[in-house]
Amino acid sequence: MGLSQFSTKERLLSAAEQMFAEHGFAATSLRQLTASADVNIAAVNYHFGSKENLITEVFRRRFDELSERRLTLLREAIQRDPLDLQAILSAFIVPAMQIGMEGEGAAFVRVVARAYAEKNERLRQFLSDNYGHVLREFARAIQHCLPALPKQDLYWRLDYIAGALTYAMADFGLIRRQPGVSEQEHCALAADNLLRFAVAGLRAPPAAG
Amino acid sequence: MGLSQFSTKERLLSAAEQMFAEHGFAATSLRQLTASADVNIAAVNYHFGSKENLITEVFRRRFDELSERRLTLLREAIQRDPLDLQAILSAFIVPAMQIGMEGEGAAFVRVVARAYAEKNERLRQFLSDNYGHVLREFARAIQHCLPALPKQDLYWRLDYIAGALTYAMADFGLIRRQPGVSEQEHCALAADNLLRFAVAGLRAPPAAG
DNA sequence: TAGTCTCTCAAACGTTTGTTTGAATGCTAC
DNA sequence: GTAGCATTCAAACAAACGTTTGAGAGACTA
Repeated sequence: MGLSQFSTKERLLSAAEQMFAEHGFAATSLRQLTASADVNIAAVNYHFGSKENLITEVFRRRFDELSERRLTLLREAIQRDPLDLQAILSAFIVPAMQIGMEGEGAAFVRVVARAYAEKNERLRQFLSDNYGHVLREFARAIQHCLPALPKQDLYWRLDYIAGALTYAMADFGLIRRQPGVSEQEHCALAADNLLRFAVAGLRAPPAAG
Repeated sequence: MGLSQFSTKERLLSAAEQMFAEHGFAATSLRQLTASADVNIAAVNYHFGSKENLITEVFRRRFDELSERRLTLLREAIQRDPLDLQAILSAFIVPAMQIGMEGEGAAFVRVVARAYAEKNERLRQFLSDNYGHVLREFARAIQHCLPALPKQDLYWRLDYIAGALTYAMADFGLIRRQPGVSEQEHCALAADNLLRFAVAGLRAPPAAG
C-alpha cells in the first residue's frame, strides 16, 4: 500500500502525464516515471502491457471528456445560430483552455503538443481513429459559415488555428502570465484573444486564384 | 574515403537534420545516424564532441542564413513604408517558407518544430542567445504599425503566428499538397494564405480591457 | 625514410533502456 | 484455514545507448 489514496494505475497515469509533458515520450524512462509515481517498475507492464500503451491511455483519459464537451457546445451553438462563427470556434477553443486551467490538466495540453511534434505513427492512428470525427464535424460547421471560402483555404486556416491553440496552451512561446493576473484570468484572456484572432483570420478574403 | 563527394562533417549534419526531423532528437540514436550517413560511429564525437553539440550545429548551419534574409527583407520593407504590415510579416514568413522549399531545407523546418516541442533548455538558450535579436526587431516594427494594440496582446498574437507558421511548414497538420500542384506552387500558396490570415488576425480589434 | 598531423576504423567501455521473471504479499470467498 | 486471485516486489534479462580507446591509414613536410 503506497502513501497515496489513489490506485497504482491512476498514479502511473498522472505521473506519466506530468513527465511526458516535461521531457517528452522518448526522454522519459520508465524508471524515472515509476519512481515519481512511487510504484514498482514492473507495474507499467503489468497494468498497461507496454510503455506505448501507457502513452495512449494518457490520451484517452482526457480526450474522451474533451471531445464530448466540444461537441456538446458545438451543437448548442449551431442550434442557437448556425452562422455564429465565433460561437462555433469558441466551442472548440474554450474546452481545451478549460482543461489547461484545471490544475491536473495543465500538463496534458503540453503532452498534446508533444504528440503533434513527435509524429508517432501509432499514436497518430489512435487519435485519428478515436477522435477524428470531432474535427470533421467542426470543419463542416465552419464551412457552412464561410461558403465563399474555398475548401483548401479553410483547411489551411483550421491548421493555423490548431497550431496557434496548441502553442498558446502548451506555453511554448514567449507568453508568460503577468505577476498581477490569476491563472484563471490569464487563461480567459488568452482564450478571448485567440478567439478574436482566429475569427478575424478565418474571415480574411480568400487568395485570388 | 566514402562514396559521397561531401566531407564526413557535412554528411553527418545532413543525415542528422533528416533523422532529427523524422524521429526527434532523443529517438534518433547515433548508430542509426552514422549508419545513414555512411560514417563510423566515432565520427560524431570526433567532429562535434557530443550529440548535443551536433544538434546545435544543425541549427546554426541554417539559422545564420535565415536570420540574415529575414532582417534584410525587414529593413527593406521598413525603408519602403514603415507602416506596411503585410510587407513586414512577409519578411518574416517568406524566408522561412523558402528554406522549407529548397529540397535539403525541407527537413530543417520540421527540426525547428521539434525543438519548440522538446523544450530542450540548452538548445533554447543557444537559440535565444544567437537569434533572439531578430524576433525583437520584428516585434518593434510591428508594434510601430499597430500602436493601439496593447503590448501584451501583440506578444500573444505573434506567438499565434509563430505557432501557425511552424505547424504549417512542418506539415504536422492535415494540410497536404494536392496532386496537381507543384511543391513550389504549394508553398507559395501556403505562404500567401498564412500571410493573409496573420495580417487579418493582427488587425483584429483588441479585447476590451 | 622518418616524423607528424588529420582522420577513420573496429572494438569495447560502463550505463541505461524496456521488459520479464518468480517469489512474496494481501485480499476475498468458501 | 486454505484455496484462489490480483497485485507488488527485488532481481535479472538482453538489447541499445552515448562515449572512449588505441591502432592504423593516408597525406603532407623535412
